[in-house]
Amino acid sequence: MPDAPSAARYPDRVRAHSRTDVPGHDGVARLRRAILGWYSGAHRGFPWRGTTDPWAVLVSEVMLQQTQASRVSERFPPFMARFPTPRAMARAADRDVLVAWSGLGYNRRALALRRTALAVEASGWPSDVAGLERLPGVGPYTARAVAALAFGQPVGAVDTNVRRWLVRRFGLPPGTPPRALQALADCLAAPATDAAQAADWMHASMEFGARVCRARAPRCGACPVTAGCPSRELAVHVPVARRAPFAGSVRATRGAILRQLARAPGHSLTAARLGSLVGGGGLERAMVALERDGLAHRADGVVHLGPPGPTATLATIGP
DNA sequence: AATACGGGGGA
DNA sequence: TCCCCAGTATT
Repeated sequence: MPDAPSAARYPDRVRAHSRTDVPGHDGVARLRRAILGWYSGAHRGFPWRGTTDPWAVLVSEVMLQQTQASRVSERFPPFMARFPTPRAMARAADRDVLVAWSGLGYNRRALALRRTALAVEASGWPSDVAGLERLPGVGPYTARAVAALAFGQPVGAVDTNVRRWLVRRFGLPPGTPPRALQALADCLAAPATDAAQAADWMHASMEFGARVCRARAPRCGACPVTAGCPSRELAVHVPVARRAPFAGSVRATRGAILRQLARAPGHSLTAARLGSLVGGGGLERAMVALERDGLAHRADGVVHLGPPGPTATLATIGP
């Protein structure tokens, strides 16, 4: 059974965790107006803004997973030119997608994106959050981003920016469960009057966290909702997940291998050549991991980008 | 609940 | 150096 609209669950769920009053109907309306007003005059222009094409929205959101918007803005347009539709990507090979993705990091995202392209070609777009979340590489955040930005549904998406400003503005403790944050975000999104405003609010909500309620030095002086904020001028720290050191890691070696393969003629290199280009230890371990993920494979002493054999195509995925 | 998964930007 | 970044899948 799909989730019921969570606005009804919002007050109790959030109030149970909040040090301050959670807004009622009027408070929500004021907050929305203030942030939407700020956004209309202050937002950055990104190449994925203003489209309601679900494919373009999905590609941008997958690229934006754990990747700064400023970086994605350079890579999104050429990538969309290369794969303008789910069909274009479905007809391509995994290897081609990996080449176009090279340098963006988290390369498994590229393979998941192509699997989603195949699913959409075969069955069309899911119409709701639950269906979107079943697509490969689409989790709670991305499903709601597509639902709001492409389909105009008034749902909230809790990314790192939104999470930070919700925690600060409502004085929530660090242990606030994701369910409560989602309920709060949905409540704030719910009053949208039309599809365009649902999309606007999602962009505004994230942009506000990224530009005003920033992680390091929040700009409380420029904040449109500073009145009543329990975190005003406190630069409340909202921790993000810790990550292992990157230098010298298997991840670093994996990345170096894929970068070399993407750049190489024919997107393949002899194992010996690859060893000299990448160097360092842990190459075998990284290769095993890459093969497991279908990001590279070996045959007759040659390393190739992408999975072995004929990859799934439109023709092989069945009726 | 912990890990694995890239790579770059900014202080 | 350290922290952060429009998260997701797997164990």
